[in-house]
Amino acid sequence: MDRPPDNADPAPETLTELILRASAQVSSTLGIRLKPLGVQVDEMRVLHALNATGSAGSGMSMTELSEALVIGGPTLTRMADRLVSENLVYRAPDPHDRRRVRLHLTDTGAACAAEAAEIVADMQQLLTARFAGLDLDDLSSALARTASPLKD
Amino acid sequence: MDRPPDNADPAPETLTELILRASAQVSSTLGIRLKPLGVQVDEMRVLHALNATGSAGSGMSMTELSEALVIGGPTLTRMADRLVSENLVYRAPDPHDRRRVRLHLTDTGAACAAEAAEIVADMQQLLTARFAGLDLDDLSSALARTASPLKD
DNA sequence: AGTAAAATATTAAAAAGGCAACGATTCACG
DNA sequence: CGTGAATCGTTGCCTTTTTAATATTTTACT
Repeated sequence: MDRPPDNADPAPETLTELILRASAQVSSTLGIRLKPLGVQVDEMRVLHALNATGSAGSGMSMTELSEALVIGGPTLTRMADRLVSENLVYRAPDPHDRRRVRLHLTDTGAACAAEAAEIVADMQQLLTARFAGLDLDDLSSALARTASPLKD
Repeated sequence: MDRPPDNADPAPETLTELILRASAQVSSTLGIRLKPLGVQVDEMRVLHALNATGSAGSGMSMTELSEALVIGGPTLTRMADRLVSENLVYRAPDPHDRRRVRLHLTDTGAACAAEAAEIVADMQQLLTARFAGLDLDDLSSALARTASPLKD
């Protein structure tokens, strides 16, 4: 009797809304799982970025981190303050530019990053299941494109 | 001479990182564009959700909004306070459950939602370009799956 | 019916984030 | 060289979010 089917999507959501919603869910779930480690999601992201430069790496400057992770400068400064006070990270002057500060992992920080990586790996499994049917390489590069400045 | 190619991805990023990064970028860009309207991204999401229920709709309860948008309860309460003070939204008691409060759009709020929708539509174009090559329906449903509780 | 448990929304206090402005350094180029 | 503009990181101040606790209403069970 002219009743629309139960599973009709009333209004197909925009990609914007879907991305924001999915991200909030990922962040929330991840936050809960990282809690025992004593780090929050964005802090974990900083540790991961620093870890990715390799143990012999020369760290990353604040601006590099800010752009790579899409986190505001002042926010990053305060986050670095926290991580330093927890001895997960230390600041070192850039030898080539005295304006710059480079962030490095401490051994404790590297250990923490490793533990966090396991939790992220679990999440990866969970996510790949949700994205079953899509080409993960295509998806990844599309997300990476979306992560670069969209316009102003 | 055994030098890796210049464009080799040093460490393939996790989906977690890619989603968080893409979302931050979307949120940042959208925030700038919504600024002239005087609403922030999550506020716009609330207006959009309320608008989607239709002008004859009975609004949405705080819990419904909280779950649908993946926004914390207290955060939503304060956000509603702001939106009420800006006359974009009003609170009404749920006729069937006196614990519940239902949020409704005012006419001003509906107008604001409509303006915001145009900005989101622009973003949609921008995003679909980035996701060229992927099946948008598949992508959308995968993101929607990711947006529902992941575990715990 | 009566009572313990769960659900709903809010509040207060603490933590985190964002904007504007600042000091320091480097760059561009006349 | 020297000077103005741009870059880099930080800080102060205010807004927003989060966490824990609370009051109220409903549900479930005996």
